[in-house]
Parts: sequence; structure tokens; C-alpha cells
Amino acid sequence: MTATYKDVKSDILSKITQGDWAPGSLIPNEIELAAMYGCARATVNRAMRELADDGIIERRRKAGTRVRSAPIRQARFDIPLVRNEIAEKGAEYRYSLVSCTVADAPDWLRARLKLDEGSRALHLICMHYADGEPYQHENRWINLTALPQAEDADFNRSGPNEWLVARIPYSDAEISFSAALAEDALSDHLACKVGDPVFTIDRSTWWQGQAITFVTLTYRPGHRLTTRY
Amino acid sequence: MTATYKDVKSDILSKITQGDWAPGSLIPNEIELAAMYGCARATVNRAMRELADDGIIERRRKAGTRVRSAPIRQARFDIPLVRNEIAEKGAEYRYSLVSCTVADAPDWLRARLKLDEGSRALHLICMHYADGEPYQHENRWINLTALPQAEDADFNRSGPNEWLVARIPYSDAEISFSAALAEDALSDHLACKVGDPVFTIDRSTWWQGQAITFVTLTYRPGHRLTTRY
DNA sequence: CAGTGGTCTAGACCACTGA
DNA sequence: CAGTGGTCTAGACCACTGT
Repeated sequence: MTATYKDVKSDILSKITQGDWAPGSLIPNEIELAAMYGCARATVNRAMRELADDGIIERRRKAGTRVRSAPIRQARFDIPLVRNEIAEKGAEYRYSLVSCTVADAPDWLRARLKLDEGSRALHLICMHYADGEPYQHENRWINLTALPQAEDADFNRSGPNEWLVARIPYSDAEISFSAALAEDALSDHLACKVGDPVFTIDRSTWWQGQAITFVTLTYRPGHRLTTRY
Repeated sequence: MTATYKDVKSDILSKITQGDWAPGSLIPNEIELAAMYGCARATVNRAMRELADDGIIERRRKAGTRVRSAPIRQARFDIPLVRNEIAEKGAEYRYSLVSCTVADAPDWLRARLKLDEGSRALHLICMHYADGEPYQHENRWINLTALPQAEDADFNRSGPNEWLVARIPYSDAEISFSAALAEDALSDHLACKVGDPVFTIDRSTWWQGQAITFVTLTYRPGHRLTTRY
């Protein structure tokens, strides 16, 4: 009988989407809403807090709560392991290691991960296939100063991402999406033409202030990253 | 003196990132944690709920709370109006309307937005500039069945997105990111070469079950969408 | 069926901030 | 300084679900 926070949230949301409460307008305060819905203020508070998290409303002490006029809509993307990403599409996953070498970290990598001069890094190139078709190309550098064990790890059977996740599960990361051209070697691996446009994800990862890895993931032409909001 | 939910949350998070609580392992239940931190169960509950929302832990009634073993990390991107996106970079925003025509909705659009045969649509092409440089190309279709007023609107001064946001502030949307090639007309507008790779956002928008608009946004070459998590 | 998280309550005090 | 949201509490009941 009594209203739940979900009831309150969806009722407020519908008042906003139906236009009853226009963008920029002031919403009744928590005490009034609690009275309107016949529930405790904490219940209203939770509903409003979630709407604020969703970017629908804007709350300020003393000033009250307003419907956002310039909606800051947010898109959320799940970033799963490739293996799971492919499995969820119902396709069969296959992995292959292309190359694995130890090298001094090149300048651009040192700059990006703030590594000391002369830092050594493990450079891996791998492919991920879905139902036998090239799906994703992985070009990864691992900081051997932070993770010396990586040099002895075996990346022939499973990808470095899974190895890393098992050791450094929760890290800070910067991720960026862009478009690139498939050049020579890449087009070979992805079985596409040189000059095809490819969707690319770059990710840098830190753990406890220390750079762990930098990876460039390149998807086969036509790949889309999709979500609803 | 007493622990806040933020204290609890960050302490639990650090126990996880430091490896005290390994991936897959069971975390003490809310009552035990409340005793450990000397706070109420509701406080622990809020901390844990947020960690679950962040994809760090996994909660099931009766089974308890576990550290996720395969972290489902989520990247969040703000999708602002282009005008604000450019203003935030400290650049000067300029808008220009390239073309604006009424036409029957083509088949691919009808399929995508589930429109009836013979639906009419407004087709707009616009450009957005930052400090005089081409920044984003906008190719938009507006469903005139849902929004007949759009036919009489003036899109010479400001973009259709701002017009739409003022009328349909909170809608459902599907958004997808991909890479494409700049072809002829596009490369002219973006002042780049034919064949340059360009980052593209497609977005379909519905409101109360009715298709409103479909837009393809194409950024100048080199554009990146970046976030941290 | 019993243990765990999910939610609600009534009341309290606090923190911020606009007038 | 006064109004609003932000948070905490102690207790209660409920909903799910593993055993």
C-alpha cells in the first residue's frame, strides 16, 4: 500500500517526461513529497538521489531541486573481457598469440605511462576470433618494472588481459575511443583491406599509482559499441 | 567520530584493491560489518549497494556478498550538447545550417525507427565549428508525424538538437559508436581528405513509444572520446 | 526453513548555501 | 539566519534463495 522508492522515482520521472514539471522548474521539497506520497522522507530522498545520479534533476541545499534544463545524459558501456563479449553473442571464442617480445619502453609509451628512462616492457600482439573470424586485434605493453612476473608468464593459451585481471583485478584506468585506418599488418590480421576504417579502444591502467599496462584494441571493420539510456 | 558510508565504502574498496579480500571471496555480512565499523546496518548497506552498482561486488540474498571475479567495469560518458562540449574546451562555438528538406522517409530510416510507409521526415544537415575549425557534422532526420511543428521551425540560427531538447527533454535513446570513412561531401565539410577515418555516433530517439529523430554525428579526424573509471 | 540482503520508518542532527 | 538536502540511527518487516 505504501509507496516504495521505486514508485516515487518512476512517478516523478513520468511527471517530468510528460511535461508536468518543465525543465528548469522547481520540484516540491522532500517533506512535501513525503506527505504527497504518504511515505517517509528517506524514501523520497532515495528516489531523488537516484534521479540526480541519472542526470535528470539537479539538487542544491537551500535552493531545492530542479529539473535539469540542459540534460547531461550519460551513456554507460560495459567493458567485459573479450572472451565474455564473444561468448555472449553465442559465438565460439578462439585466441592466438602473434608475438611476444621484451623491449625498452619506447618514448611515447614512457610519456603516456610516466615511466622512467630505460624501463623495460613486455610487448604482446594477440588476436581474438569469434567463430573463426577475426574479431579483435590486441596490441599490449606491460610494464615489467611493476610486474616482473609477466616475463615468465605463458601467453600462448589465454590472453594477457585474463592474466592481468587475475592479478590486478581493480585498477584505475583511462579509456578512449577513436577511429583509425587499418594499415598493413593490421589489415592482414583482421582480414580486411588496407585503409578500412576501424574502431579503436586505447586503455591505460594504473594500480596504486604505478603504471601497469597500455593496450590498443582494434575491432574488425563494422564493429559498433551500442547502448541505451 | 562514527564511520560514514563513504568511510565504509572506501575502506572496503581498499581491502579489495589491496588484495585483502580476493576476487570471488565472501565478504562479512552487513551485521558483522556494522559491528566492525561501529555504525548502523543502513550505513553499511548504502556503502555496499554503491559498490555493487559500481560493479565491484556482487550481492545475493542468503548467499551473501562476494568480490566479483570477472570485474564488469563500466565506462560512463557524458553526452552533452555540442555547444556545451565546445564551450567547455574554451573554444568559440559556431553553427551553420547546410541544408534542410522535407522528404518521404527512406526505407532504411523507416526500418530503423519503425515508421509507417509514406511517413514524411525533415532532413537536416548542419555543421558545428570550434574556433572556426570544423568540429562536428550533423546529419539528422526528424519524424514529422511525431513533430509536425519541426517543419515550421527555423534552424538557421541554432541547431536542431537544441530545438529538440527544449521540446522533448527526456527521451529514450539508443546510441552507438563506430568508425567510418569520410566520403566526398563529408570530407568537404570537415575539411579533411576523402578516405580519412572518422569517429561516428548514431543515435535514435523515442518519446512515449514514438520515434522522434535519428541522427548521425561525425567528428573531425582525430577526435577521441575519453573517460576514466 | 533459516540466513542474507532490500527496504521502510520516525526522528534526529548536520552541512551547505541563498536571501 | 533559515530552508533545504545529506546522512545516520535503531528497529522492523519483508523477499528471495541456498541448503
